[in-house]
Amino acid sequence: MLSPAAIRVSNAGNAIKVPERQTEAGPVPQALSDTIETGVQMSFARNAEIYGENEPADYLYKVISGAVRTYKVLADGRRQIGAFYLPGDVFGLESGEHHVFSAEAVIDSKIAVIRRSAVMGLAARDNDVARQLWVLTSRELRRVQDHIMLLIKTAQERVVGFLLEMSARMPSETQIELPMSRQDIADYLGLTIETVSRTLTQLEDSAAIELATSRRVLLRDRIALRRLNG
Amino acid sequence: MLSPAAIRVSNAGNAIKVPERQTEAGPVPQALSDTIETGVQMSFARNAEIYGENEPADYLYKVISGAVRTYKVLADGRRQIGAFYLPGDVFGLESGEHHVFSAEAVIDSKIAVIRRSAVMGLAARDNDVARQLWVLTSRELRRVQDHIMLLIKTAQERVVGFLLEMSARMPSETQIELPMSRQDIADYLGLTIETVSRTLTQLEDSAAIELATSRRVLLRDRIALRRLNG
DNA sequence: CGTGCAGTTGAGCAAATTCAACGCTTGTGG
DNA sequence: CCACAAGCGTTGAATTTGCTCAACTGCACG
Repeated sequence: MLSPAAIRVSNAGNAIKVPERQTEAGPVPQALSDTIETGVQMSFARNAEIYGENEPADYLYKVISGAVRTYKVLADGRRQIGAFYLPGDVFGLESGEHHVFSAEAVIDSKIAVIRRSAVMGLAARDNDVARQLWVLTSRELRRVQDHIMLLIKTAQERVVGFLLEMSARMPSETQIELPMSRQDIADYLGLTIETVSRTLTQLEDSAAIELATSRRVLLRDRIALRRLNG
Repeated sequence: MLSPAAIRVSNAGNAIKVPERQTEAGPVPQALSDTIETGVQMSFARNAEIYGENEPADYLYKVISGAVRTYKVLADGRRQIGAFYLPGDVFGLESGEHHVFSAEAVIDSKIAVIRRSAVMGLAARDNDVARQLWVLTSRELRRVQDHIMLLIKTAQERVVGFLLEMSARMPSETQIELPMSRQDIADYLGLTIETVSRTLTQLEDSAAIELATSRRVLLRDRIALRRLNG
């Protein structure tokens, strides 16, 4: 049973209207990720919807700055966050023609956007692009599998796992700057905000972490954290 | 906290040694899945290991008959089953060079095997194969995402979700022949065998299903099941 | 200086786990 | 052919974990 987190703003009406832009021949960039970056950039305000579940998956996205969450809401309001994407991450890759998850900006964000058809067209001609498309999808698969391994653990292990995961994705060795709320974390971990909060203070009491502010976490004892990670 | 299900046989020593076989030119089959089927077939006894975690991912597999589970065991013995593969399903596709999960035969099974390098070589020359490789990976991604949505639900919803999922993959409309044990189901759903068992009898008591035998389930009231699915 | 949102903390409760016992089926050796 | 052990599944009772409901704090913003 999860948190009925349906009551939250979603500055919709920010529909995507990216000007058509032909991807020219020229020298093929080695990284598809870089190709996306050459696309149009858009700004999204905190909590603005980037795309919705079941919408046609016409674009690929790359976070330039800010943070993005993808999520799905069940009939009764329970929300599951599928992933957080940080600067440099590519998202929006999905199997079929339509998105399975919705995507929102966690905080004000700049996102590079590229037409899927452009990439696909490129992939059809260029084998290397096709391979990278596949590699990106595989990486996503791997990430989701890791997420599953998180979800079967105890509350403490989930929170610790989340902190270690975020830490690995952040520049600083010991400091984590969380762009997301406790509700976001809870919905990512399949817990309630209360349990997340309690677990964090408990970790602080045991000197494993320090909560500089509620959004800034200092990892004080990585050894202990790794031990608590299950 | 999950079941310490580490104590289970694993008829190893069934190392894969597939004879090299050049994939000839000829007309390109439209389905990669069919291509795999043209490969060498191997038999695996119940509980035999097909590949292990961290082994090089040199092959692609397709279930001809039987059933396969992929899984990962945590340090303390908790096991999470990532997926069940039934006849017709392709598995073994992974991002990197090494498997992230282990794979075992749930029951005696026949598996078609093909060298990954052969497929990749084919993909390098043939765009269509590359695309299908990507489609298969995307489909797997989708499946894992659905699995996550299962794992955040209540015990009853998970069990019902599992039954509906299996039902959709089986020939019969109303009857499910389960190849796997309660332990397997529990480890797939992130529950204990006791909870799975109790939930099934509870579903039977409410006339939603009927347990012909412990491995044969009859779906008596799909409407009720869909309602209980969350 | 209030109002509102995010986060924390506490008390009681519900769901699922743990521990334990038992029944049924299957296979095996005497 | 029977007896018995082993594996699988079910059921019961006690316990634990995380959730629900509720109150309260701190902080940002008007």
